[in-house]
Amino acid sequence: MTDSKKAPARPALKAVRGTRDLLPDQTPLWNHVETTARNLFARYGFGEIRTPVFEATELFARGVGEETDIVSKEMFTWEDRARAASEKPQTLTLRPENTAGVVRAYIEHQFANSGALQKLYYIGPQFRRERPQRGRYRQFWQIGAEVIGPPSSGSESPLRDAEILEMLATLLDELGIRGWQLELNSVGSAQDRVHYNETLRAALQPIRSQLCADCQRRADTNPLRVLDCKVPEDQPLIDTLPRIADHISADSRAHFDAVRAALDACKVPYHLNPRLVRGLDYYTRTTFEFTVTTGLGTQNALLGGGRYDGLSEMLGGPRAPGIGFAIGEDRLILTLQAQQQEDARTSGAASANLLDAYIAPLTPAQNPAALALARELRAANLKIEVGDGSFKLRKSFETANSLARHIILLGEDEAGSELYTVKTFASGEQVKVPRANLPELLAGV
RNA sequence: GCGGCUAUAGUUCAGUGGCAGAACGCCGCUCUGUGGCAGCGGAUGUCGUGGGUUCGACCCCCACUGGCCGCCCCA
Repeated sequence: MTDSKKAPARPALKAVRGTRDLLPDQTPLWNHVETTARNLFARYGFGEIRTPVFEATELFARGVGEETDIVSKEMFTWEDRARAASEKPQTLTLRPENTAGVVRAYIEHQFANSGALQKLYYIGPQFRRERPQRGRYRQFWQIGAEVIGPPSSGSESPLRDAEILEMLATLLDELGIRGWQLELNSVGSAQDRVHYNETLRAALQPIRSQLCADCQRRADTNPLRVLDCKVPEDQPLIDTLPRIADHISADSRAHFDAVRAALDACKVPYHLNPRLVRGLDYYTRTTFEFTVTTGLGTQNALLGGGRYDGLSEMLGGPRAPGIGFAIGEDRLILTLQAQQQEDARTSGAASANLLDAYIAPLTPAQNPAALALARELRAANLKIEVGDGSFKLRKSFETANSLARHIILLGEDEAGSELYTVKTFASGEQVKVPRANLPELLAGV
Protein backbone atom coordinates (compact mmCIF):
# COMPACT_ATOMS: atom_id res chain seq x y z
CA MET A 1 0.00 0.00 0.00
CA THR A 2 1.08 3.60 -0.54
CA ASP A 3 1.28 6.47 1.90
CA SER A 4 -2.14 7.51 3.05
CA LYS A 5 -2.35 11.12 1.92
CA LYS A 6 -0.30 11.11 -1.27
CA ALA A 7 -3.02 10.57 -3.85
CA PRO A 8 -4.20 13.76 -5.61
CA ALA A 9 -7.85 14.49 -5.13
CA ARG A 10 -9.90 13.23 -8.02
CA PRO A 11 -13.66 13.24 -8.39
CA ALA A 12 -15.01 9.89 -7.29
CA LEU A 13 -16.49 7.76 -10.02
CA LYS A 14 -20.19 7.34 -9.56
CA ALA A 15 -23.07 5.73 -11.38
CA VAL A 16 -24.19 8.33 -13.90
CA ARG A 17 -27.28 10.44 -13.38
CA GLY A 18 -30.47 8.44 -13.46
CA THR A 19 -28.74 5.06 -13.25
CA ARG A 20 -28.19 2.97 -10.14
CA ASP A 21 -26.79 -0.25 -8.76
CA LEU A 22 -29.14 -2.96 -7.59
CA LEU A 23 -27.43 -4.47 -4.57
CA PRO A 24 -27.78 -7.95 -3.05
CA ASP A 25 -30.38 -6.77 -0.54
CA GLN A 26 -32.64 -5.84 -3.47
CA THR A 27 -31.94 -8.39 -6.16
CA PRO A 28 -33.90 -11.24 -4.53
CA LEU A 29 -37.07 -9.19 -4.93
CA TRP A 30 -36.22 -8.41 -8.56
CA ASN A 31 -35.62 -12.08 -9.24
CA HIS A 32 -38.85 -13.01 -7.51
CA VAL A 33 -40.79 -10.58 -9.70
CA GLU A 34 -39.11 -11.83 -12.87
CA THR A 35 -39.53 -15.49 -11.99
CA THR A 36 -43.20 -14.96 -11.19
CA ALA A 37 -43.70 -13.18 -14.50
CA ARG A 38 -41.85 -15.85 -16.51
CA ASN A 39 -43.88 -18.64 -14.96
CA LEU A 40 -47.12 -16.81 -15.62
CA PHE A 41 -46.26 -15.93 -19.21
CA ALA A 42 -45.39 -19.57 -19.89
CA ARG A 43 -48.85 -20.62 -18.73
CA TYR A 44 -50.38 -18.22 -21.25
CA GLY A 45 -48.27 -19.54 -24.10
CA PHE A 46 -45.73 -16.73 -24.35
CA GLY A 47 -42.13 -17.28 -25.43
CA GLU A 48 -39.23 -15.03 -24.50
CA ILE A 49 -37.58 -12.71 -27.00
CA ARG A 50 -34.42 -10.69 -26.41
CA THR A 51 -33.79 -7.85 -28.80
CA PRO A 52 -30.72 -5.58 -28.93
CA VAL A 53 -30.54 -2.68 -26.49
CA PHE A 54 -29.71 -0.36 -29.36
CA GLU A 55 -31.30 -0.09 -32.75
CA ALA A 56 -31.29 2.19 -35.76
CA THR A 57 -32.71 5.53 -34.68
CA GLU A 58 -35.14 5.37 -37.56
CA LEU A 59 -36.94 2.42 -35.97
CA PHE A 60 -38.10 4.54 -33.06
CA ALA A 61 -38.72 7.63 -35.18
CA ARG A 62 -41.10 5.67 -37.38
CA GLY A 63 -42.51 3.33 -34.77
CA VAL A 64 -42.96 5.43 -31.67
CA GLY A 65 -43.57 8.64 -33.58
CA GLU A 66 -41.42 11.60 -34.52
CA GLU A 67 -43.61 14.05 -32.59
CA THR A 68 -43.71 12.16 -29.32
CA ASP A 69 -41.74 13.45 -26.34
CA ILE A 70 -39.78 10.22 -26.26
CA VAL A 71 -38.41 10.57 -29.76
CA SER A 72 -38.19 14.34 -29.95
CA LYS A 73 -36.22 14.89 -26.76
CA GLU A 74 -35.62 11.82 -24.61
CA MET A 75 -33.49 9.40 -26.63
CA PHE A 76 -29.82 8.57 -26.17
CA THR A 77 -28.67 8.83 -29.76
CA TRP A 78 -25.22 8.81 -31.30
CA GLU A 79 -23.62 8.52 -34.69
CA ASP A 80 -21.76 5.30 -35.33
CA ARG A 81 -18.54 5.46 -37.32
CA ALA A 82 -18.78 4.47 -40.93
CA ARG A 83 -17.02 1.19 -41.63
CA ALA A 84 -15.75 2.32 -45.01
CA ALA A 85 -15.16 5.70 -46.56
CA SER A 86 -17.97 5.05 -49.01
CA GLU A 87 -20.46 4.21 -46.29
CA LYS A 88 -22.60 6.76 -44.54
CA PRO A 89 -22.35 6.76 -40.76
CA GLN A 90 -25.39 5.23 -39.08
CA THR A 91 -27.40 6.90 -36.37
CA LEU A 92 -28.09 4.57 -33.46
CA THR A 93 -30.24 4.88 -30.36
CA LEU A 94 -30.52 3.09 -27.02
CA ARG A 95 -34.02 1.63 -27.02
CA PRO A 96 -36.51 3.86 -25.17
CA GLU A 97 -39.10 1.06 -25.24
CA ASN A 98 -39.20 -2.46 -26.58
CA THR A 99 -42.34 -2.83 -28.68
CA ALA A 100 -40.78 -1.31 -31.79
CA GLY A 101 -37.83 -3.69 -31.49
CA VAL A 102 -40.06 -6.71 -31.09
CA VAL A 103 -42.17 -5.77 -34.11
CA ARG A 104 -38.99 -5.13 -36.10
CA ALA A 105 -37.84 -8.65 -35.20
CA TYR A 106 -41.28 -10.01 -36.10
CA ILE A 107 -40.91 -8.50 -39.56
CA GLU A 108 -37.22 -9.33 -39.98
CA HIS A 109 -37.67 -13.01 -39.17
CA GLN A 110 -40.79 -13.26 -41.31
CA PHE A 111 -42.93 -14.60 -38.52
CA ALA A 112 -45.96 -13.56 -40.55
CA ASN A 113 -45.25 -16.33 -43.05
CA SER A 114 -45.99 -18.96 -40.46
CA GLY A 115 -49.51 -17.62 -40.25
CA ALA A 116 -49.42 -18.21 -36.53
CA LEU A 117 -50.20 -15.84 -33.74
CA GLN A 118 -46.99 -14.80 -31.99
CA LYS A 119 -46.98 -14.36 -28.23
CA LEU A 120 -43.68 -12.85 -27.12
CA TYR A 121 -42.45 -11.45 -23.84
CA TYR A 122 -39.30 -9.59 -22.85
CA ILE A 123 -37.57 -8.41 -19.70
CA GLY A 124 -34.85 -5.83 -20.00
CA PRO A 125 -33.47 -2.33 -19.55
CA GLN A 126 -34.77 0.65 -21.50
CA PHE A 127 -33.27 4.13 -21.73
CA ARG A 128 -34.80 7.58 -21.71
CA ARG A 129 -33.03 10.85 -21.09
CA GLU A 130 -35.52 12.36 -18.65
CA ARG A 131 -35.03 14.19 -15.39
CA PRO A 132 -34.74 11.43 -12.79
CA GLN A 133 -37.38 11.17 -10.12
CA ARG A 134 -38.81 8.54 -7.81
CA GLY A 135 -39.97 5.75 -10.10
CA ARG A 136 -38.32 7.33 -13.11
CA TYR A 137 -34.77 6.50 -14.12
CA ARG A 138 -32.68 6.96 -17.23
CA GLN A 139 -32.01 3.26 -17.31
CA PHE A 140 -35.14 1.47 -16.21
CA TRP A 141 -36.50 -2.04 -16.61
CA GLN A 142 -39.58 -3.12 -18.42
CA ILE A 143 -41.35 -6.44 -18.39
CA GLY A 144 -43.51 -6.53 -21.46
CA ALA A 145 -45.34 -8.78 -23.84
CA GLU A 146 -46.76 -8.58 -27.32
CA VAL A 147 -49.43 -10.58 -29.14
CA ILE A 148 -49.07 -10.07 -32.86
CA GLY A 149 -49.89 -11.85 -36.10
CA PRO A 150 -51.73 -11.67 -39.37
CA PRO A 151 -55.45 -10.96 -39.01
CA SER A 152 -56.18 -14.58 -39.97
CA SER A 153 -54.41 -15.67 -36.79
CA GLY A 154 -56.98 -13.92 -34.67
CA SER A 155 -54.62 -11.13 -33.68
CA GLU A 156 -57.43 -8.58 -33.87
CA SER A 157 -59.79 -10.51 -31.67
CA PRO A 158 -61.07 -8.70 -28.57
CA LEU A 159 -60.39 -11.99 -26.83
CA ARG A 160 -56.66 -11.21 -27.09
CA ASP A 161 -57.16 -7.81 -25.44
CA ALA A 162 -59.13 -9.34 -22.61
CA GLU A 163 -56.64 -12.18 -22.19
CA ILE A 164 -53.79 -9.70 -21.81
CA LEU A 165 -55.70 -7.68 -19.25
CA GLU A 166 -56.78 -10.75 -17.33
CA MET A 167 -53.18 -12.00 -17.35
CA LEU A 168 -51.95 -8.69 -15.96
CA ALA A 169 -54.56 -8.70 -13.22
CA THR A 170 -53.44 -12.22 -12.32
CA LEU A 171 -49.79 -11.21 -12.28
CA LEU A 172 -50.37 -8.27 -9.96
CA ASP A 173 -52.46 -10.49 -7.70
CA GLU A 174 -49.81 -13.22 -7.65
CA LEU A 175 -47.17 -10.65 -6.75
CA GLY A 176 -49.39 -9.38 -3.98
CA ILE A 177 -49.83 -5.86 -5.33
CA ARG A 178 -52.71 -4.36 -3.38
CA GLY A 179 -55.20 -1.78 -4.53
CA TRP A 180 -54.39 -1.76 -8.22
CA GLN A 181 -56.85 -0.20 -10.59
CA LEU A 182 -57.28 -0.91 -14.28
CA GLU A 183 -58.03 2.18 -16.34
CA LEU A 184 -59.51 1.27 -19.69
CA ASN A 185 -60.37 3.17 -22.82
CA SER A 186 -60.62 2.87 -26.57
CA VAL A 187 -59.08 5.53 -28.76
CA GLY A 188 -60.58 4.02 -31.91
CA SER A 189 -58.89 3.07 -35.12
CA ALA A 190 -56.25 5.22 -36.76
CA GLN A 191 -58.95 6.77 -38.96
CA ASP A 192 -61.20 7.34 -35.96
CA ARG A 193 -58.38 9.17 -34.29
CA VAL A 194 -57.84 11.51 -37.21
CA HIS A 195 -61.51 12.40 -37.29
CA TYR A 196 -61.76 12.80 -33.55
CA ASN A 197 -58.70 15.01 -33.49
CA GLU A 198 -60.39 17.39 -35.90
CA THR A 199 -63.59 17.36 -33.87
CA LEU A 200 -61.66 18.04 -30.71
CA ARG A 201 -59.63 20.82 -32.25
CA ALA A 202 -62.80 22.53 -33.36
CA ALA A 203 -64.44 22.14 -29.97
CA LEU A 204 -61.39 23.56 -28.23
CA GLN A 205 -61.29 26.77 -30.25
CA PRO A 206 -64.08 28.66 -28.42
CA ILE A 207 -62.90 27.68 -24.91
CA ARG A 208 -59.16 27.56 -25.24
CA SER A 209 -58.61 31.02 -23.75
CA GLN A 210 -60.20 29.78 -20.51
CA LEU A 211 -57.85 26.82 -20.17
CA CYS A 212 -54.48 26.60 -18.45
CA ALA A 213 -51.37 27.64 -20.34
CA ASP A 214 -50.32 24.03 -20.98
CA CYS A 215 -53.73 23.19 -22.44
CA GLN A 216 -53.68 26.21 -24.71
CA ARG A 217 -50.46 24.89 -26.13
CA ARG A 218 -51.78 21.35 -26.32
CA ALA A 219 -54.88 22.56 -28.16
CA ASP A 220 -52.57 23.26 -31.09
CA THR A 221 -49.88 20.64 -30.78
CA ASN A 222 -51.75 17.60 -29.50
CA PRO A 223 -55.42 18.11 -28.67
CA LEU A 224 -55.76 14.60 -27.28
CA ARG A 225 -53.46 15.48 -24.43
CA VAL A 226 -55.87 18.16 -23.20
CA LEU A 227 -58.00 15.28 -21.97
CA ASP A 228 -55.10 14.25 -19.71
CA CYS A 229 -54.90 17.65 -18.00
CA LYS A 230 -54.80 17.49 -14.21
CA VAL A 231 -55.42 21.17 -13.44
CA PRO A 232 -58.59 21.16 -11.29
CA GLU A 233 -59.97 24.41 -12.74
CA ASP A 234 -59.92 22.95 -16.24
CA GLN A 235 -61.92 19.86 -15.41
CA PRO A 236 -65.45 21.29 -15.84
CA LEU A 237 -64.57 22.60 -19.29
CA ILE A 238 -62.86 19.39 -20.31
CA ASP A 239 -65.95 17.48 -19.29
CA THR A 240 -67.89 19.39 -21.92
CA LEU A 241 -65.59 18.30 -24.74
CA PRO A 242 -66.70 15.59 -27.15
CA ARG A 243 -65.77 12.14 -25.91
CA ILE A 244 -63.76 9.65 -27.88
CA ALA A 245 -66.33 7.00 -27.15
CA ASP A 246 -68.95 8.96 -29.09
CA HIS A 247 -66.70 9.41 -32.11
CA ILE A 248 -65.33 6.00 -32.81
CA SER A 249 -66.63 3.82 -35.61
CA ALA A 250 -69.23 1.12 -35.07
CA ASP A 251 -66.54 -1.51 -35.59
CA SER A 252 -64.28 0.00 -32.95
CA ARG A 253 -67.20 0.28 -30.56
CA ALA A 254 -68.22 -3.33 -31.07
CA HIS A 255 -64.63 -4.42 -30.52
CA PHE A 256 -64.41 -2.47 -27.29
CA ASP A 257 -67.74 -3.83 -26.08
CA ALA A 258 -66.50 -7.35 -26.72
CA VAL A 259 -63.32 -6.69 -24.72
CA ARG A 260 -65.43 -5.50 -21.82
CA ALA A 261 -67.79 -8.47 -22.03
CA ALA A 262 -64.85 -10.87 -21.82
CA LEU A 263 -63.39 -8.97 -18.87
CA ASP A 264 -66.73 -9.12 -17.11
CA ALA A 265 -66.87 -12.87 -17.71
CA CYS A 266 -63.42 -13.21 -16.11
CA LYS A 267 -64.51 -10.93 -13.27
CA VAL A 268 -61.63 -8.53 -13.85
CA PRO A 269 -62.64 -5.16 -12.42
CA TYR A 270 -61.90 -2.08 -14.51
CA HIS A 271 -62.62 1.58 -14.59
CA LEU A 272 -63.67 3.21 -17.85
CA ASN A 273 -61.59 6.29 -18.37
CA PRO A 274 -62.63 8.16 -21.50
CA ARG A 275 -59.72 10.52 -20.98
CA LEU A 276 -57.03 7.89 -20.97
CA VAL A 277 -54.73 8.91 -23.81
CA ARG A 278 -51.38 7.33 -24.30
CA GLY A 279 -48.34 9.15 -25.56
CA LEU A 280 -47.07 6.81 -28.22
CA ASP A 281 -48.35 7.29 -31.74
CA TYR A 282 -48.85 3.63 -32.51
CA TYR A 283 -51.74 2.99 -30.14
CA THR A 284 -55.15 2.19 -31.62
CA ARG A 285 -58.43 1.02 -30.13
CA THR A 286 -57.93 -0.54 -26.69
CA THR A 287 -55.62 1.41 -24.38
CA PHE A 288 -55.08 0.78 -20.70
CA GLU A 289 -53.06 1.55 -17.61
CA PHE A 290 -52.78 -0.12 -14.23
CA THR A 291 -52.28 2.36 -11.42
CA VAL A 292 -51.53 2.03 -7.70
CA THR A 293 -51.65 4.43 -4.78
CA THR A 294 -48.76 3.09 -2.71
CA GLY A 295 -45.12 4.03 -3.06
CA LEU A 296 -44.94 5.86 -6.36
CA GLY A 297 -45.88 9.45 -5.68
CA THR A 298 -47.09 11.07 -8.86
CA GLN A 299 -45.64 8.34 -11.06
CA ASN A 300 -48.62 6.18 -10.22
CA ALA A 301 -48.77 4.27 -13.50
CA LEU A 302 -47.40 0.81 -12.88
CA LEU A 303 -47.82 -0.37 -16.41
CA GLY A 304 -49.41 0.71 -19.65
CA GLY A 305 -50.25 -0.67 -23.01
CA GLY A 306 -52.66 -0.99 -25.80
CA ARG A 307 -53.38 -2.17 -29.28
CA TYR A 308 -51.16 -1.19 -32.21
CA ASP A 309 -52.90 -2.45 -35.32
CA GLY A 310 -50.86 -0.38 -37.76
CA LEU A 311 -47.37 -0.55 -36.29
CA SER A 312 -46.02 -3.36 -38.46
CA GLU A 313 -47.03 -1.52 -41.60
CA MET A 314 -45.53 1.72 -40.28
CA LEU A 315 -42.24 -0.17 -40.07
CA GLY A 316 -42.55 -1.53 -43.59
CA GLY A 317 -43.90 -4.94 -42.64
CA PRO A 318 -47.05 -6.86 -43.50
CA ARG A 319 -50.37 -6.10 -41.91
CA ALA A 320 -50.01 -7.49 -38.41
CA PRO A 321 -52.34 -6.15 -35.73
CA GLY A 322 -51.20 -6.59 -32.18
CA ILE A 323 -51.59 -5.67 -28.58
CA GLY A 324 -49.04 -5.39 -25.85
CA PHE A 325 -48.03 -3.82 -22.59
CA ALA A 326 -44.97 -2.76 -20.65
CA ILE A 327 -44.66 -3.01 -16.89
CA GLY A 328 -42.34 -0.54 -15.20
CA GLU A 329 -40.38 -3.09 -13.19
CA ASP A 330 -38.69 -0.40 -11.10
CA ARG A 331 -42.12 0.93 -10.15
CA LEU A 332 -43.42 -2.55 -9.41
CA ILE A 333 -40.49 -3.08 -7.04
CA LEU A 334 -41.03 0.32 -5.40
CA THR A 335 -44.66 -0.56 -4.81
CA LEU A 336 -43.81 -3.95 -3.32
CA GLN A 337 -41.16 -2.41 -1.08
CA ALA A 338 -43.56 0.26 0.12
CA GLN A 339 -46.10 -2.44 0.88
CA GLN A 340 -43.50 -4.46 2.77
CA GLN A 341 -42.73 -1.42 4.88
CA GLU A 342 -46.41 -0.96 5.58
CA ASP A 343 -46.63 -4.59 6.62
CA ALA A 344 -43.52 -4.31 8.80
CA ARG A 345 -45.06 -1.38 10.62
CA THR A 346 -48.21 -3.30 11.41
CA SER A 347 -46.74 -6.72 12.14
CA GLY A 348 -43.19 -5.80 13.16
CA ALA A 349 -41.87 -8.94 11.54
CA ALA A 350 -38.84 -8.70 9.35
CA SER A 351 -37.71 -11.95 7.81
CA ALA A 352 -33.99 -12.25 7.29
CA ASN A 353 -32.52 -14.30 4.49
CA LEU A 354 -30.25 -16.46 6.59
CA LEU A 355 -27.70 -19.05 5.55
CA ASP A 356 -28.12 -22.59 6.83
CA ALA A 357 -24.83 -22.69 8.70
CA TYR A 358 -21.62 -20.86 9.52
CA ILE A 359 -18.55 -23.03 9.94
CA ALA A 360 -16.16 -21.72 12.57
CA PRO A 361 -12.65 -23.20 12.57
CA LEU A 362 -11.16 -22.56 15.98
CA THR A 363 -7.55 -22.35 14.85
CA PRO A 364 -5.95 -21.69 11.48
CA ALA A 365 -4.97 -25.36 11.44
CA GLN A 366 -8.67 -26.23 11.01
CA ASN A 367 -9.16 -23.98 7.97
CA PRO A 368 -8.57 -26.68 5.34
CA ALA A 369 -10.97 -29.05 7.09
CA ALA A 370 -13.53 -26.25 7.37
CA LEU A 371 -13.41 -25.51 3.66
CA ALA A 372 -13.65 -29.20 2.86
CA LEU A 373 -16.72 -29.50 5.07
CA ALA A 374 -18.26 -26.42 3.42
CA ARG A 375 -17.70 -27.96 0.00
CA GLU A 376 -19.47 -31.11 1.09
CA LEU A 377 -22.45 -29.32 2.63
CA ARG A 378 -22.83 -26.91 -0.29
CA ALA A 379 -22.92 -29.92 -2.58
CA ALA A 380 -25.88 -31.05 -0.49
CA ASN A 381 -27.58 -27.78 -1.51
CA LEU A 382 -27.09 -26.05 1.82
CA LYS A 383 -26.21 -22.36 2.12
CA ILE A 384 -22.89 -22.19 3.96
CA GLU A 385 -20.39 -19.53 5.00
CA VAL A 386 -16.93 -20.32 6.37
CA GLY A 387 -15.10 -18.23 8.96
CA ASP A 388 -11.40 -18.16 9.62
CA GLY A 389 -9.40 -19.87 12.33
CA SER A 390 -7.76 -16.61 13.33
CA PHE A 391 -11.09 -15.23 14.56
CA LYS A 392 -11.76 -15.27 18.25
CA LEU A 393 -14.59 -17.56 19.17
CA ARG A 394 -16.70 -14.64 20.32
CA LYS A 395 -16.36 -12.97 16.97
CA SER A 396 -17.21 -16.22 15.20
CA PHE A 397 -20.41 -16.49 17.20
CA GLU A 398 -21.37 -12.88 16.56
CA THR A 399 -20.74 -13.17 12.86
CA ALA A 400 -22.48 -16.51 12.65
CA ASN A 401 -25.51 -15.19 14.52
CA SER A 402 -25.93 -12.37 12.03
CA LEU A 403 -25.53 -14.58 8.97
CA ALA A 404 -26.79 -18.06 9.67
CA ARG A 405 -29.21 -20.23 11.58
CA HIS A 406 -26.55 -22.63 12.88
CA ILE A 407 -22.89 -22.53 13.80
CA ILE A 408 -20.61 -25.54 13.35
CA LEU A 409 -17.53 -25.54 15.56
CA LEU A 410 -14.39 -27.10 14.20
CA GLY A 411 -11.61 -27.42 16.76
CA GLU A 412 -9.25 -29.99 18.15
CA ASP A 413 -12.06 -31.82 19.92
CA GLU A 414 -13.86 -32.29 16.60
CA ALA A 415 -10.78 -33.05 14.56
CA GLY A 416 -10.10 -36.33 16.28
CA SER A 417 -13.64 -37.61 16.49
CA GLU A 418 -16.09 -37.54 13.61
CA LEU A 419 -18.53 -35.63 15.80
CA TYR A 420 -19.33 -32.00 15.06
CA THR A 421 -20.55 -29.47 17.54
CA VAL A 422 -23.59 -27.63 16.13
CA LYS A 423 -25.48 -24.88 17.89
CA THR A 424 -28.89 -23.69 16.72
CA PHE A 425 -29.31 -19.97 17.34
CA ALA A 426 -33.07 -19.88 17.50
CA SER A 427 -33.31 -22.44 20.30
CA GLY A 428 -29.85 -22.11 21.83
CA GLU A 429 -29.53 -25.89 21.71
CA GLN A 430 -26.12 -27.41 21.13
CA VAL A 431 -25.53 -30.98 20.01
CA LYS A 432 -22.73 -33.20 18.76
CA VAL A 433 -23.61 -35.09 15.62
CA PRO A 434 -21.77 -37.36 13.22
CA ARG A 435 -20.85 -35.89 9.86
CA ALA A 436 -23.46 -37.93 8.03
CA ASN A 437 -26.25 -36.36 10.07
CA LEU A 438 -25.23 -32.76 9.42
CA PRO A 439 -27.29 -32.08 6.28
CA GLU A 440 -30.49 -33.26 7.93
CA LEU A 441 -29.87 -31.21 11.06
CA LEU A 442 -28.93 -28.05 9.17
CA ALA A 443 -31.86 -28.24 6.78
CA GLY A 444 -34.28 -28.31 9.68
CA VAL A 445 -35.37 -25.16 11.43
C1' G B 1 -36.25 20.59 -20.48
C1' C B 2 -38.65 24.07 -16.32
C1' G B 3 -39.49 25.26 -10.89
C1' G B 4 -38.64 24.15 -5.55
C1' C B 5 -35.96 21.55 -1.60
C1' U B 6 -31.49 19.17 -0.43
C1' A B 7 -26.01 17.04 0.12
C1' U B 8 -22.01 16.42 7.42
C1' A B 9 -19.17 9.31 9.99
C1' G B 10 -20.77 2.82 7.07
C1' U B 11 -26.32 4.34 8.01
C1' U B 12 -30.11 7.84 9.88
C1' C B 13 -29.56 12.70 11.06
C1' A B 14 -28.21 17.18 14.61
C1' G B 15 -24.99 21.51 14.36
C1' U B 16 -22.48 26.75 14.96
C1' G B 17 -18.81 32.66 10.89
C1' G B 18 -13.77 30.52 15.49
C1' C B 19 -11.17 22.58 17.98
C1' A B 20 -16.47 18.15 13.75
C1' G B 21 -21.38 16.00 16.95
C1' A B 22 -25.42 12.11 18.50
C1' A B 23 -27.79 7.49 17.78
C1' C B 24 -27.37 2.87 15.45
C1' G B 25 -23.66 -0.03 13.26
C1' C B 26 -18.23 -1.28 13.44
C1' C B 27 -13.60 -2.57 16.40
C1' G B 28 -11.46 -3.75 21.31
C1' C B 29 -11.90 -5.15 26.52
C1' U B 30 -14.78 -7.07 30.80
C1' C B 31 -15.29 -12.72 28.78
C1' U B 32 -8.03 -17.09 26.26
C1' G B 33 -13.92 -23.62 23.27
C1' U B 34 -19.73 -20.33 23.38
C1' G B 35 -23.23 -15.40 20.48
C1' G B 36 -27.83 -12.54 21.69
C1' C B 37 -28.11 -8.79 27.14
C1' A B 38 -25.11 -5.34 29.85
C1' G B 39 -20.81 -2.19 31.23
C1' C B 40 -16.31 0.30 29.78
C1' G B 41 -13.11 2.05 25.95
C1' G B 42 -11.85 3.25 20.61
C1' A B 43 -11.89 4.76 15.38
C1' U B 44 -15.09 7.09 12.44
C1' G B 45 -15.00 12.30 8.21
C1' U B 46 -11.40 15.42 1.40
C1' C B 47 -18.56 18.41 6.06
C1' G B 48 -20.77 16.49 -2.54
C1' U B 49 -17.11 19.25 -6.26
C1' G B 50 -14.97 23.92 -7.80
C1' G B 51 -14.72 29.04 -7.16
C1' G B 52 -15.80 33.65 -4.26
C1' U B 53 -16.57 36.87 0.36
C1' U B 54 -13.82 36.92 5.15
C1' C B 55 -8.32 37.58 9.62
C1' G B 56 -10.99 32.91 9.58
C1' A B 57 -16.23 29.18 5.82
C1' C B 58 -19.03 22.83 7.35
C1' C B 59 -21.94 27.58 8.01
C1' C B 60 -22.67 33.30 3.78
C1' C B 61 -22.61 33.95 -1.98
C1' C B 62 -22.03 31.78 -7.12
C1' A B 63 -21.46 27.72 -10.39
C1' C B 64 -21.38 22.52 -11.18
C1' U B 65 -22.77 17.48 -9.92
C1' G B 66 -26.02 14.02 -7.50
C1' G B 67 -30.60 12.99 -4.84
C1' C B 68 -35.73 14.11 -3.53
C1' C B 69 -40.50 16.74 -4.67
C1' G B 70 -43.60 19.08 -8.36
C1' C B 71 -44.38 20.24 -13.81
C1' C B 72 -43.93 18.13 -18.65
C1' C B 73 -44.21 13.21 -20.15
C1' C B 74 -44.14 8.19 -19.48
C1' A B 75 -43.23 2.56 -17.33
